[in-house]
Amino acid sequence: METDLFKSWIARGRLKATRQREEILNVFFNSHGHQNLAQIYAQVMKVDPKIGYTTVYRTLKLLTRHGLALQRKFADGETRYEPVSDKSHHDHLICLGCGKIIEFEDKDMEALQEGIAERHRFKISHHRMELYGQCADCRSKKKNSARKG
Amino acid sequence: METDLFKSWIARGRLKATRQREEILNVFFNSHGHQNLAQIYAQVMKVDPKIGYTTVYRTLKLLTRHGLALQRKFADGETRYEPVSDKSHHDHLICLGCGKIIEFEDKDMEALQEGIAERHRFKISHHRMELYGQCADCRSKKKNSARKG
DNA sequence: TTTGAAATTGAAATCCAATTTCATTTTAAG
DNA sequence: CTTAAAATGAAATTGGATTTCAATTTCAAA
Ligand SMILES: [Mn+2]
Ligand SMILES: [Mn+2]
Ligand SMILES: [Zn+2]
Ligand SMILES: [Zn+2]
Repeated sequence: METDLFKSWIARGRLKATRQREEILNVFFNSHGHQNLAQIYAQVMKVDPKIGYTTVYRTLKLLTRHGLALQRKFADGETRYEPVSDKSHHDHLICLGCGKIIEFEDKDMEALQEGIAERHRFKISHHRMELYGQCADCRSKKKNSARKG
Repeated sequence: METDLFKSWIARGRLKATRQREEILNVFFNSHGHQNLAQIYAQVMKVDPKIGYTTVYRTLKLLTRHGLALQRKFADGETRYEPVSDKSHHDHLICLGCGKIIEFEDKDMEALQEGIAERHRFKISHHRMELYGQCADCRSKKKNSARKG
């Protein structure tokens, strides 16, 4: 369990320690990430069916405000959350075939972005970068069905 | 007026030529771009107050389907539309201070994206790339107020 | 330990942009 | 012209996000 994380979050946020918050945090930090609220809520329900959707909603919002969660909105329009761990910033490859989300980081990319911004005398605070297409699995599946068909 | 564009759109889409569609298209292609539906509707109203919001909505959706408009969703969550002209693909710098949207294109960036995708055996169909921060104007304003305060 | 103000919870209500419905009007093919 | 299909627009609906509010819980102070 993420006991330390929970305690430090509660302390730093001057929040009250509740069973609900601890359970939601545990579920969230043990999930795969990139889940929407309904999915997180469903997982929370398994642990404790009495916790309300509203509380999950508010807790994720709090976690986001305090930097422990990131809200992501990819092109499908769904609002997803991912836990923020010690691993650094990353961007995403998103498969339009199977929905798989692959994370990557690329220093050259970030440097290039800074260069572009400078040319426009623009100071970047953050960015969004997503690559949409077909993953390796979906590409080979498509190739096979084309061969058969 | 974009008479030719209108005619070819109607023809290619096997649509019916209506006053509403022509007026909406004209307003849209003479706008600055990156406008939401309410803003486009407001402009259409000035030309012809009888046109319904629903028709503007449906027309923009049609234009999007036919490749004459692009729907953009930046981080503020608003749905915006921009006319697709002959100019090629571009990405955006978005000022968090004043909302200004600057367009840019960068061949190196696109090449780098291809490289990243290849490394993951991923085939890109399109991407989204937005840089958020402060534009030149907002930066100098901030500097001035800091000097005074 | 008891107390009580403030914070939290959760069901229900509200919000609001996106989308659909449907009666009426318009288009364009024949 | 005639007429079926398409388009329009006001109104209704949808669905996720957010707020409300009465009841419950936390926790610091007594
Ligand atoms: Mn991620
Ligand atoms: Mn643009
Ligand atoms: Zn895939
Ligand atoms: Zn600015």
